[in-house]
Amino acid sequence: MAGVSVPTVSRVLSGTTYVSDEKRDQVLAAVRSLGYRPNGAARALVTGRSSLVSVITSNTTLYGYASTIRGVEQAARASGSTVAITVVDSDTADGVARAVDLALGQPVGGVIVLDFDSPGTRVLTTLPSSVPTVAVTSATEGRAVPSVVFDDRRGGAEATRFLLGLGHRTVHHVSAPSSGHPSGRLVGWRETLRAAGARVPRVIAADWNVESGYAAGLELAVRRGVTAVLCGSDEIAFGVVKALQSRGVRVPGDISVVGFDDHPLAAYWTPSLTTVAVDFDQLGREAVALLSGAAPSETGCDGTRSPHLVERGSTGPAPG
Amino acid sequence: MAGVSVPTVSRVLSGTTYVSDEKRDQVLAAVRSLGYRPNGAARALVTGRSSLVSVITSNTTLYGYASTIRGVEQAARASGSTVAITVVDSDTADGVARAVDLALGQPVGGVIVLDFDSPGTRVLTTLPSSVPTVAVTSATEGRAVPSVVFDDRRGGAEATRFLLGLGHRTVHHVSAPSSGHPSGRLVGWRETLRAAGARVPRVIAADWNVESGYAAGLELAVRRGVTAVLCGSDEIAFGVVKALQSRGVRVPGDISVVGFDDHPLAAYWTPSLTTVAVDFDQLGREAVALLSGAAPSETGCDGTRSPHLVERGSTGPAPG
DNA sequence: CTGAAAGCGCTTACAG
DNA sequence: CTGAAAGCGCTTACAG
Repeated sequence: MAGVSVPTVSRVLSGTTYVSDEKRDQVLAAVRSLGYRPNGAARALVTGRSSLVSVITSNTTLYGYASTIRGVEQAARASGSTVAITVVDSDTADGVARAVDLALGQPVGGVIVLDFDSPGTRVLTTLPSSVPTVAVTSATEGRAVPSVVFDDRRGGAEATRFLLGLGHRTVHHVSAPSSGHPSGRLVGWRETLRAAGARVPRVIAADWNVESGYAAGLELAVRRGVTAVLCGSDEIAFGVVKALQSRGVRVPGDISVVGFDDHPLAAYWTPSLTTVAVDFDQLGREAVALLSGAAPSETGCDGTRSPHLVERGSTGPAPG
Repeated sequence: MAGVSVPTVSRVLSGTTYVSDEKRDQVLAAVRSLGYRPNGAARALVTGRSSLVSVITSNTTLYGYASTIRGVEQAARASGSTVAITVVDSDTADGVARAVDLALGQPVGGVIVLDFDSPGTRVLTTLPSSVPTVAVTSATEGRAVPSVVFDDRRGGAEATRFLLGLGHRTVHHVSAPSSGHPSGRLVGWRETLRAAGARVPRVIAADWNVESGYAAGLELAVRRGVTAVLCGSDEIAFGVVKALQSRGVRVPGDISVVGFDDHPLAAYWTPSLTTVAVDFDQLGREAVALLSGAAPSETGCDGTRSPHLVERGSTGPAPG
C-alpha cells in the first residue's frame, strides 16, 4: 500500500535507519489507515529479545505484593515493557516447576521474583540461569541473582527499640511468613531484645491475612505480661488490635501494637496504627531498573530502601 | 541429541500425533537433560495463537480490581495461559491509545478490560475488533463486546431498601468513580429512594481511596438530617466512618454506614462494616471462560454474580 | 537511502 | 509413524 518493501516499513517503524521523508510519510500513512501493528511474536523471534517482563509471586492482592507489582508495572510501562504475572501457589517442587514453566512459556525478556516467602525462594533456585532474573527480597545473604534488598532487620530493630524506649520490659512478636529462614523482621526484633537484656518471648506465627492476626491477638490477650507487640505485617496488626479490643484490652493503654509495611488503611485504623513503612513501589521500580542493566547502586540511594518507623496512635508508654 | 527430526520433537511435545514409544522416550530424555523449552515467540508466530491474556485496567491495588485480576489469573493458570497487566492511567485519547499499544505490542491471545471506570470504557472503544475481547462491567447497556456483568444497581437498591427498612427517612450517597454515566450503585440507590417517596439528597463524589472517603465523611458530619449513608466502595466507607467518629458522631448510633464490595477488612473495622458483597474473583474467572469461548450463560448462574447485602455492625435503627 | 535474501524456531500439511 | 519442505512476520546484514 505504501509502495515500499517490507524492510523499509521495518526501518520506519523502528527508526534505526534513515528513510527518505517521502517514503516515510507514505509508510506512516499506510500504517495509520491500515491500523497496522507489528506482530510481537515475529519481532521477538527474530530479535531474540522481548519486552515482556514476568513477575513471579505467591500473591497478588496483599499490600506489599500488590504495591511492588504496581511499581514494576509503572517502571515497565515507562520503558515500553509489558508485565506478566505468574502466581506460585505452593512451595512444592511441582508447584514451583509449574509456575516457572508457565512464566517461561511466554517469550519473556526477564523475570522478577518476589522473594518474600518460601515459594519465591524456591522459584529462584529453579529458574534456569539463561533467563535474566532479579529478586526483590529482604534476605541479605545467600543471594545468587541480582537483587533489590530492603532492610527488614533494621526495621524490626527500630520498632523494637522504640517500644523498649517507651518503657516496655519486652516486646512480643507475631511473625509473618518468610522466605525460608527467620524473617529479617524477626531477627531484628530478637537481636534488639537480646542486646537490651530483655526476655525474648515465644513467637506466634501468623499468615499474611487479618484472620490469622485476629487469632494471634486472642492468644496474646490471655498471655501474662504482654504490654507491647510487634507484628510482621499491618494486616496481621489489624487483626491483633481487633482481637485485643474484643477482649476488653485497651490499645495502646494496656498493650501497644506496631505493624509493618504502612498499609494505606493504617492511618485510618482505630487506633491509628504505628508501623514500619516500606516503600514497595520503589522496590518494584528498582527491580525493573536492575533488570534493564542499571547497577544496583545507581538505582536509588539506600535511604529510600530502608524501612522507617511511622509513629501513630497504637503505641504508648508501658502501663503501670 | 535424540536422533530425530525437529517435527518429531514438536509432535512429542504437543501430543497431537502418535510417536513411537522408543523415539518419544529419546526425545523426552533429551528435553530433560538439555532443559529444553519451546520458544513461545516462534510458536505464537506459526500458530497465530497465543496463550497470553492481557488485562487492561486503571488500577491494580484497589480491592475490586485486585480481586478480579486474581480471579483472571487463577482461571488463566488453570487453562495454561499467562496473564499480562496493562494499566491505563488516564482517560485521555492519548493515554488510552498508549495503553492499547502496549497491550497489543505483545502477542496476545485475548484481552480482558476492567470496565469499572471511564478509562476502561474508552479502552473498549479503542481496541481493534480483530482481537478477542471481553469486558467486566456493571453497565447493562451499550455493550459492544462480550461482557461479564454484575448487577450493581440491584446491590445499590438492596442496601438502600435495607436502610429505609431500619426507619431512616432517606439515605445519603458517597459515590465512587464510574464508567462514564452514573454508576449502577448510584442508580439503584436513587431509584429506590424515589420509589419509596424519599427525598434524594445531593450526591457526594469521591475517588476510590480512603482519603477521599474521609473528606466526604467530614462533609456529612456537618450536613443536617443525615442518618444513613451508602458508600460506593468499602474503602470510601472506611474513611467516612473514621471521619464521622473523629467529629464525635456515633456509628451506627447517630449515622448508619453501608459500604460496597466486601473488602477483607470490612469485618474487622470498628464498627464492623455492613456492605454489599461482590464476588470479584468469580467475575475474573468468568471473563476468562468467556474469552475461551464459553457461552455467557454457561459460566455460572446469575446468582453468583449478584451482589448481596452482608449485615454487620455499622448499621442500625434510625435514631430518635 | 532502499530492495533482495537469509533466517529466527517453531508447526503443519505432504509424502512415504 | 516420521522426515523434507514450506512458511508464519518480522529484522538484519549485504549489495547497490
